[in-house]
Amino acid sequence: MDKKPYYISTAIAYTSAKPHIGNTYEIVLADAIARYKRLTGYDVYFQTGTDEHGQKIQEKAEAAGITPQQHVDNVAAQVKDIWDLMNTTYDKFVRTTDPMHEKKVQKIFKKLYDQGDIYKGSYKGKYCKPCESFWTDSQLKDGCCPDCGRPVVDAEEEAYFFRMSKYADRLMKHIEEHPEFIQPESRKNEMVNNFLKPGLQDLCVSRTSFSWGIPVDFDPGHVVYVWLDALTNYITFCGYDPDGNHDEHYKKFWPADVHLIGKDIIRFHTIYWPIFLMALGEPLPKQVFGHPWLLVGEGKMSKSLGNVIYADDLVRLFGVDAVRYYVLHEMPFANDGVISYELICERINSELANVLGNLVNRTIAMTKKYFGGIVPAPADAEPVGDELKAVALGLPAAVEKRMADLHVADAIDEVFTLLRRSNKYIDETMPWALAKDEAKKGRLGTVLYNLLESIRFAATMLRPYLPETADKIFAQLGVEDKGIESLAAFGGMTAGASVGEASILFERIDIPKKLAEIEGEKKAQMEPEKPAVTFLPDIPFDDFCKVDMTVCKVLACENVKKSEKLLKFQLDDGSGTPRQILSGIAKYYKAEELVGKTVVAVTNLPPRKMMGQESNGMLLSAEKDGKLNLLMLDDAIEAGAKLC
RNA sequence: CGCGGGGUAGAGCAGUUGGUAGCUCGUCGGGCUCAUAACCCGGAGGUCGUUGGUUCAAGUCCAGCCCCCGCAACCA
Repeated sequence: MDKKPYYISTAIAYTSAKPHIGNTYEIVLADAIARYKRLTGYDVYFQTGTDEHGQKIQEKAEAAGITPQQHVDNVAAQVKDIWDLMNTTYDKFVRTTDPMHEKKVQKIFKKLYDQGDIYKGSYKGKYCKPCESFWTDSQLKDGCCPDCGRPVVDAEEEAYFFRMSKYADRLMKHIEEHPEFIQPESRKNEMVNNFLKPGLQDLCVSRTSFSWGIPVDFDPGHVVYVWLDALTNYITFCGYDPDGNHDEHYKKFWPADVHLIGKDIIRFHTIYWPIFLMALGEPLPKQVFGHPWLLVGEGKMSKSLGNVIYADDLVRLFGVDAVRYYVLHEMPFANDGVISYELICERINSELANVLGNLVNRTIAMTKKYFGGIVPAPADAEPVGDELKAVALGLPAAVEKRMADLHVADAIDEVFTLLRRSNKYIDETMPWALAKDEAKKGRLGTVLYNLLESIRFAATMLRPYLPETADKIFAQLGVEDKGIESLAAFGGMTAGASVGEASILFERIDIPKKLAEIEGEKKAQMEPEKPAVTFLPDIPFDDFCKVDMTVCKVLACENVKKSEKLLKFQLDDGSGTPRQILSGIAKYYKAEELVGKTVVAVTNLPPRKMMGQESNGMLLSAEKDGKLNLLMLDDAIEAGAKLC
């Protein structure tokens, strides 16, 4: 009988830098699901890979003095190493620089153009000549180029656009009729209310400002927008053919069952991607799951804050399965999870070492001690054993129920319920007491048999999450993993067979000691890595003189209604008329504490509206590593004084 | 009043159609000794954000308010 197909994908990783544990979480989650589906009889296709085009990558490569191809080759190799290190069983690792993919994307682009979904238009915006970049009004920093700070000019450029609006109603209908399409559900509302209901804008799907992308083959100078390039990976590598001669593989696996992605890219996967597919006449993926993020302490991981945690470091410190366990079990389904070295240690001790490891260890030890390592035959049963058996026999269904809606953490909990029940069973039956009475040998054998068998159940169901540990447990039990079918009845262990050697599955961690070690390592690593301070290109002195910086006294300052970032200042700039400036520093300062301070404003910028209010200039602040300080001068300096 | 999600024990969460408020970790006490100072049992700890309403009965339903998060907007 043909097995049912199941196609799961992760987002392809953007090759700008080495992935951290947050990125790694996604592949591990996908792997657990993929392994589980295989365990339960599906023919799984699990695709992952790297997204390798785009301006950022071109810039990174230039900064490093290598070609973009060299850069992405390096990073893709790093990504793959980490995926492999995490023991993930992807079927295909794709790269968007693959010539096959590039060719198909070009054809897709042409096809969409030919059928009128993509049209050539012009892109109006602000252009920065030295940077050769287009910016929208909202991207500008005080009316100037956000990259170099130089003035921009109005300009118009040819670009290709995709008619999103044409498909908006169909997409809306699809989302309404398929409530499971966007998960978790709260994300669905965000997409519908923020994008679909207000009306979709046509999407610009080509770029001319950089070259590291897939060229539009019928219009040199244009490259395909990275998202059109990246999203189509799900079909191009699966065997989709723009000309219609799809591979058997594609016919079998598309549409995908789940696209597993981070919550930050839900919009692309639940709006643009389905619409591209509609335009191509292909079915939509069955589900897009936007998983939450792993946070370090309160905030996101970021290099500048120095709080990045990498998977390879964790694996070195704790082992693969401990890391897999942590990310799979500690992540809530819809909310962001927290990771720290201390939390990992605590979990390892209280669950992996105490509940799981110790149970296996004590059971094997008793089998050795009381039966010379031979699996005893079950004999005298008692009701207490029936309860244990019931939990074991119910395990596959319990796990399935959780996995059906991707509640992986809860699925793992089900396995641990059996492990806890087993530990309790030992206390209830007191094998060491039975061992003292030769007449109770039969009863003792039953107890140990039930324990060994329960552990076999647990290990079988644990394999998708902790594959290496499952192997170790089976080795200690001295049997082969016969898969989920072998859990239909309680009694799979063969009496008379020998168990393997007992060994510690997870070493208990001396937490303060371990944390001290980690702290020491971190310090050693931090020293040589000085945070890079970058400088803009030199400018002529005349340009500097054009900036009019005036000393001002803060007359009044208040929060702008409904804005979390803006403060509204009334300033004495020496002219006699108060000057109003808005500044996005509300997060860092309270309005009242700034009144009376002496500050510096750039006073010759064009007026600019923010949240409906006019701002006439810009207050100078200094920023580093997420910390911001408003420039405040000696109060002896008079309002109206110029900086020179 | 832009849209949505949420506020339940020290922490993290579950609570189905309204009917005795639960789980994991931590903490305290007890038990046991096969085991990795582990395992098992028990206790303490909650006016379920707040105010009002419906009801014999509200964590659960309704209304107002406060706070947190996400999206959007906006931001040196």
